[in-house]
Amino acid sequence: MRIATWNVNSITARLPRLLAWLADVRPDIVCLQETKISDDGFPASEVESLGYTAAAHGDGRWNGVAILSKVGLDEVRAGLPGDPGYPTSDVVEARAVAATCGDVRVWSVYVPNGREPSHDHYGYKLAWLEALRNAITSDAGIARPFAVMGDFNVAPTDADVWDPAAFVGSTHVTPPERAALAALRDLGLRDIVPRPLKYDRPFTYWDYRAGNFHKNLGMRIDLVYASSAFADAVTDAYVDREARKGTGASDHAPVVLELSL
DNA sequence: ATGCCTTTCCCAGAAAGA
Repeated sequence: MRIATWNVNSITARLPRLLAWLADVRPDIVCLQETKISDDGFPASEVESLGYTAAAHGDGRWNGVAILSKVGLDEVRAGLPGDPGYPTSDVVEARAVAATCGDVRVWSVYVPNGREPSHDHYGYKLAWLEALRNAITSDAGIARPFAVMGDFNVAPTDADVWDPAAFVGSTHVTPPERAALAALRDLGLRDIVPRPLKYDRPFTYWDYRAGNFHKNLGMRIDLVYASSAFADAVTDAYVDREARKGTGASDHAPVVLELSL
């Protein structure tokens, strides 16, 4: 079983590359983030031509998540119970979708950015992560190996950013954000750290600007948080940096997992 | 990156991203 997660930064802009990547890598399950498309605009027939069924949960212009599966797509849940919403509780964004795909259950999540620690988006980010933790607890009744994966917008440690000094005063590295990840691990979830295909650290995101990808000035913010049964089945995990190369790439690279269940 | 790209809205430039 091959499972991947990828922030595509617009499924419309990325569709040619996404389809070529799916045909090449042939994952059984793919969690997508930042699809940036409404559900009725989702390219379901295009992914179906490669053998995938899709569970899409989108807003339109911003956010948007999806799960593609070749091995079944059941018990789909879109959103989080108790989602805090932004900027007010009645404006709930499309940032989470879960589905049972054959022998596993997966969540595709796009955690709010936070913008700046002083911004109210930062409080929203922490509240959203708390809602995610509660949702995982209530969803664990669907008794299968499971993993929550996607763009967490948090670098778990200082080693997960190219230069900690460059992030002083920024989001993605603050103790409360890292504590929110620790609270997920306290549920028994394990951070599946992939191997890099080049250089020494498994970065998954590089800013488009200033040649950051070329210089490997990246961050590891696309994460896989797996239950013990899921984590025990993982035989390999890597960051597919090839997908970040060239023109027309997302600013995130996919994380690909191999499982033996 | 105090925005050195990219994407969306839709045709001009603002908003958002991390």
